[in-house]
Amino acid sequence: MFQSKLFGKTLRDPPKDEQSINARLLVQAGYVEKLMAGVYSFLPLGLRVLNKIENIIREEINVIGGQELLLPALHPREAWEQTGRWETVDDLYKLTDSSGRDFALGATHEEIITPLAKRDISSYRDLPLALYQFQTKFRMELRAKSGLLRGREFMMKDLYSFHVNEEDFNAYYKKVADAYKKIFNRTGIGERTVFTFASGGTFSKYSHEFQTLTSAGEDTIYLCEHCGVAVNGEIIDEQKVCPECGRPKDDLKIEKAIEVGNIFPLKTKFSEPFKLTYKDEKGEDRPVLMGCYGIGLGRVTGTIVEVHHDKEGICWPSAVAPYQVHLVRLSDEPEIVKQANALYEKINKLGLDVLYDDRDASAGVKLKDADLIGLPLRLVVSDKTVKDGVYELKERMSSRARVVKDIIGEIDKYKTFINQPIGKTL
RNA sequence: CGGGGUGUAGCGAAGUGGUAUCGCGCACGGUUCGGGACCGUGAGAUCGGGAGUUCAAUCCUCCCCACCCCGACCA
Repeated sequence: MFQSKLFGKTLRDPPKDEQSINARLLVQAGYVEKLMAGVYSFLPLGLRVLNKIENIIREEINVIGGQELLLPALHPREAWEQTGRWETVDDLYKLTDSSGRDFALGATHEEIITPLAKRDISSYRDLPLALYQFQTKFRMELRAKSGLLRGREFMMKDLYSFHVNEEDFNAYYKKVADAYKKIFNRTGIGERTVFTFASGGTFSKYSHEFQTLTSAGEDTIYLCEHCGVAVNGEIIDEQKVCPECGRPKDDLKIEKAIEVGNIFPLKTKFSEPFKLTYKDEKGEDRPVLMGCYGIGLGRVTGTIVEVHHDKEGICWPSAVAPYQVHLVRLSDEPEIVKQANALYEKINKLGLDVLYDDRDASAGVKLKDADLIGLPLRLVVSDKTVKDGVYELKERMSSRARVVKDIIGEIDKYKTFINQPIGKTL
């Protein structure tokens, strides 16, 4: 991609109406643009990040047998009345059309997926089943905040699973938890993301969250450094000890964290109102057990920025960076342009995504922008490098640039480094 | 929804009871070219919205809206 053509120019200053690190950097670097509080447009760079995250999630959920589909965002009132949630869920956006009919914008999709599942579930032979989608969710947040971390409209992966009994459900629940670990490892926040016990609502003792440790987080969790699991502050009064090892609350470390994913046993909470049942081997009707599992893509994007940045800008982990390589040309001399163009073609041929800064701007501007945008690998082509017959290479995370002769060899090495396995424990 | 703060050009800011200034960015010309270069010329604003006070309001008063932060809320 030629940077001179890229929609989403960098800004000299961060916007004054954003305080959070993630929004300041993502807006300044041209990844997103705020339409209103809690609602952001994703510009080309931002969408590429979102798509990378989406694909990682898709790959890992496919590995555990999830089947992707797409449900509507516009829901009939009747679906939500069926579960009584039309009245009780107060962050539901409700609207009425000109004929007086009521609708809700989907805040979550149990009310849609459960009746849909009835279409094909009638026997124990049809189970287990796992369906998921990537969909925009709408929630009437009274106070949207923290940039991409708490929005009113956001892209979410939501997975729903259907089972004949507890054992089967529990086994799958565990599988999803493992898939989530891989997802967060691959997106670069794994080492700071902890499995957290949270409120299970009316039916289950617990639900579980994946909480990423950072001061930008709005949740308070109690981390057991011995087991590496945590307890959400919302249940610490009932759950006074580490659920894994029994260490008392006072031995747990209080941390701020962002909930990047959650997994939730639904038992028969939705299958009952929608009469989602199956016939067992004896021909008797039994309720289907369900689970739901969510990951907010925008929130993950914001979390990655909160975790991976420095004073100069974003430092994307390779797997989610919008482009792998930032090729920066520091001169408009014909010979330099020729060399830089040739290198751009070569890297593209190697199958790496390159953002090529071909703009007519000063070196300072280009280097500052490269740091701000935060691609993992920066290559500089200048009078200096061409004269010496070398290339300059710098990893965003490292403080020093290196000079190399065999640039293609270096990039090839880098390429194998960023190829991450799917569905394997990392 | 309670409390606090902020709204002036695309972005960041200054300012005044007499219709507005600066930097960046943008356009044109020239000089530059490894960490946000420089000179010249030029375009760009119904000063968040409404009402009121006044000869006159961007400025004073009231109401509203938006955004940020703290809190409450978060199926």
